[in-house]
Amino acid sequence: MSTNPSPSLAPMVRKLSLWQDLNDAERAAVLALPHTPQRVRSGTMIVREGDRPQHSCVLISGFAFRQKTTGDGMRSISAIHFAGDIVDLQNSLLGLADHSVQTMTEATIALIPRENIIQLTFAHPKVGLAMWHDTLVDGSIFREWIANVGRRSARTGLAHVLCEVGTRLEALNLGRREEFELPMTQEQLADVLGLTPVHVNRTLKELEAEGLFIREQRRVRVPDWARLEKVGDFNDAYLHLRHPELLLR
Amino acid sequence: MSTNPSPSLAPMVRKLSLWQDLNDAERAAVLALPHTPQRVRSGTMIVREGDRPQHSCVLISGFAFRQKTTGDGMRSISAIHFAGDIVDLQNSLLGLADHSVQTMTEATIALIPRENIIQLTFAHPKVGLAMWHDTLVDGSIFREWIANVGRRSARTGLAHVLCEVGTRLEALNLGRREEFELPMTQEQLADVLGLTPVHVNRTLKELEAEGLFIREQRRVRVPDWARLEKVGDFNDAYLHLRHPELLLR
DNA sequence: CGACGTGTTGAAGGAGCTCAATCTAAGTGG
DNA sequence: CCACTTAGATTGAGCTCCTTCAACACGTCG
Repeated sequence: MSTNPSPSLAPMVRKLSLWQDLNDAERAAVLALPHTPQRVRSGTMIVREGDRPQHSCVLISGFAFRQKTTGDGMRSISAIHFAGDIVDLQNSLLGLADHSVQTMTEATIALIPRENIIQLTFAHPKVGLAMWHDTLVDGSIFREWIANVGRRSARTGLAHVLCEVGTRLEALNLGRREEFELPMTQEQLADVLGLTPVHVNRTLKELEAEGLFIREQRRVRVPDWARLEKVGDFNDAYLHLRHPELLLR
Repeated sequence: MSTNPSPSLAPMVRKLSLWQDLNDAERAAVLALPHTPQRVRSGTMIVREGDRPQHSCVLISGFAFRQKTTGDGMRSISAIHFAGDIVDLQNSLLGLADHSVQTMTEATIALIPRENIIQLTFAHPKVGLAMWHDTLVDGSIFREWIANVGRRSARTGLAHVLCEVGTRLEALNLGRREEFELPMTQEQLADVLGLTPVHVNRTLKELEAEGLFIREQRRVRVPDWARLEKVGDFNDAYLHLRHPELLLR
């Protein structure tokens, strides 16, 4: 119970440590969670709306997103996830998946039986608190997105999404906000913002023409972060990355 | 520690019991939380974006909502809450309020020091799990709202909100979905849906003209629930009110 | 009574949509 | 190595929800 042969859950420990200081025993307990790592191709549905998932899923590498489908077949993307993110704690704990999770690149995922997650929260309440905190931050991002979709123009909304992705990737050590990977199609971006791909395309070009960001394949460069932040009405407080006071200790 | 003189937190117990079967000790522990009940008038800001709240807030009676303000002064409402709802577990646990909470009627609230909430999760992990579950359901509703705002027409979105409010009020025993109280102004509804009050007004009248619902003061009557559900593209699964398998036991 | 918050209505304008075509890059099979 | 395919990006033209602006109506409350 002290060491673990496969360190694949290390990204999960890293993510949880953002929210709580974990001691050795707690870290070991997370690493000791039974899990089956798996390589999946781009576009794989990890969980489907309506499923009763018995596992939670940690994204070890790659990109994924959560989506819902409306009655008339439109898609809404409600979250974007990066390596280290604990996707789908929500679906597995709630019992019934109210949304799907899909990879948008080749990815490595680890499935953890939900029973073990629940047991872990009893054995190590502080780990439970960290996971709770993680889902609370997810919730905060959802609220920001409601405002982004409902109350911002296409131009501001797009700039905002770029800012959020850059900031979150930097926080996870997966890039710098001035230059990061963003392997999303314009259609996916449209489903994040509640727009059409056509309008996303035009708006993106407009932002690019103004020098607010530069596209290079599937990478984004931001020459003047402060300016993009301003155009995107972006304030990173809702990401809760700075926590002057941890919940405990 | 066994009984509590003021049973004001009973609504909180009722709400948590939706998510987990609590035993006597656990119920007692919730009721024993130190709290200061308070009567507040309509429009009171319980928490303000940017605050560092030291308390969580349980809504004992009345209606409230959560809101964010964008850079150019527009408002986005991200949640509506009823008697029994535990509002603001999010802000107090995250440390920094990323949104405001405001009453929309006269209301009774109970403030609970966040220290005691955290201690409770250590003393009674199952209560912690129930609170976690509660915030996860909040998150599920946020996701649905992202879809509602981003991918549904004004007409469908409004009908959807009416369905959600009716269903949740009935689940909390605060009315029947065929007839319930909804003390929201059209301006507030507009901020829920990312629309203008003017357009909400026109759309509401359209729905009413089609007999999809009837307004009586601040009450709503739904003559044909199935029809409203259909127009609103409403499926209550995301509210997670039926839980065939509880997390434990 | 006057003031204010809320609801209602009309007319004109615009942000973003629809439809439809074309272009580009990255496979894929032969 | 090239023809063929396909997913995604790009562009144009016309249209439509929804917005903006501006009145006006109604009820409540000091």
